[in-house]
Amino acid sequence: MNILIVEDNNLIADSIAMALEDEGHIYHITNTAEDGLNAIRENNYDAVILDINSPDGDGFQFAKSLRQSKINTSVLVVSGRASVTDKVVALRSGADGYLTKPFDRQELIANLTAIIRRAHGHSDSKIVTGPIMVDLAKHEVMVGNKRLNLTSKEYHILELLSLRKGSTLGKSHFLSHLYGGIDEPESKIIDVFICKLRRKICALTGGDNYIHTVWGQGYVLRDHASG
Amino acid sequence: MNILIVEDNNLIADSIAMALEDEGHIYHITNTAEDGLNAIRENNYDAVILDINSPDGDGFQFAKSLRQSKINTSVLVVSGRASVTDKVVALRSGADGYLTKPFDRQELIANLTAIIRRAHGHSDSKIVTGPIMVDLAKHEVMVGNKRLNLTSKEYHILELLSLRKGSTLGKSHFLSHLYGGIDEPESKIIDVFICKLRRKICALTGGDNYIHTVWGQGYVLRDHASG
DNA sequence: ACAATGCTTAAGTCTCTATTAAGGATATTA
DNA sequence: TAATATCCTTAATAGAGACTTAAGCATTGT
Repeated sequence: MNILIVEDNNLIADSIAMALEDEGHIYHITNTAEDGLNAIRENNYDAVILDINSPDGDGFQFAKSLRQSKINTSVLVVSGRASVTDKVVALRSGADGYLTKPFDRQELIANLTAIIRRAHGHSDSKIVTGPIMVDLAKHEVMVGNKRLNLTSKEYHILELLSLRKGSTLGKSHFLSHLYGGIDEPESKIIDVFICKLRRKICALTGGDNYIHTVWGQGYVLRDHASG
Repeated sequence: MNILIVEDNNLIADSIAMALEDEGHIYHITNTAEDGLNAIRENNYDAVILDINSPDGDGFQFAKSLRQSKINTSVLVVSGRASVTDKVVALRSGADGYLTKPFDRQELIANLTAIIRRAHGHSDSKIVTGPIMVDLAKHEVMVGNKRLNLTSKEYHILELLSLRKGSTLGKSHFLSHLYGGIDEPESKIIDVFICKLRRKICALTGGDNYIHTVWGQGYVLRDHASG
């Protein structure tokens, strides 16, 4: 996943960044809400982690601006202020989650995972497609009753496909969510990962393939296998 | 769809063009409003994306000129000026949509799809014709409860038929919307695609054909099947 | 019947995708 | 640190699918 961190305190930003990195996410950091808004318009983020103590004023305005622009990127607000009203104001202005400092890594990751999941219309952290079950919380994939051993990149591609199952995702979509424009490899890399994913999945399904190719467009994950 | 981009800044024009390309649209670019007007008179565009900061004067005049010429091509105005009055002026002079820079891809595509849809009198992104449902947002077609597997060109032809269901569309109409005059193949290609479309649809309807031939004129999509 | 238009099939060309292998980068282990 | 294993990336080639053209037959209109 590709995450934007809006945080004026570099120490906190770095600690958040490390937690994200451990999860295999990629991220950008901006120090101000304004830079953050610009970054969002230029990149393809799955979520924004926003510290509402940011210096250049009203962090609450951030989510509002996003929604007014019809941008649906999820926003997780982190704040030192624990009051109920702050929380309500944040959520009313369009935030998807609210976390009070101090928080620990697991708490952050759990909240982040949850809002990304909800943003895609999944109420459960397990997404089932045919015999394939992707557990977003555990980063684990089961096929039937067997566990699928995937590398980080393989998992993330399957995760993206699962979150938007039924929609065709172009290679550039995978690239932006996997690499976020930094040292982005050639788009052919996606073919290679899809190939490896299919092979591993087919080994457990007995040959049924659930990752369909849409010629010239990209790939889709569907509930039924291709013939 | 065939889109005209009127934009003096080539960098912005290219980024818009790339977004359109990803959606399977074709496009032309002109650097001035004047060239744009000429292009519109010569070609068959589904929509115009117009930057009102164009150099040769008043971009607002553009939409007015179009309307005065009784040309109904949809116009999406993009502008750096966010003021409410600018927006009102643009819409009053005949624009169909207004977008403030900077904007992101999703925003642009969503607005563009919406104005094209509205221009054809459809309020929702699904057009139903008999058992055929074309989902403009997902680029997906269902026949009954099964999804139809179409190639890019096949889909676009069915989309054009759906958008103007009940009207007869000539082969040259399809050609101009599919190819926009660039490397345009012979018009017989349309016969071939219609043939393939019918076969795929009939396979799911049990033989009912909803794409009717109007001899010497073109094709129509109707709610009832031909006998 | 004749001419014009449409339908269908088949074949060639082109573009995109699948697969494999090899080298480089990174992490792990001793 | 060196050795080892794992993963990522690139490149090359084979393969599949889509687009286009052309040809022959069928249909429609005069």
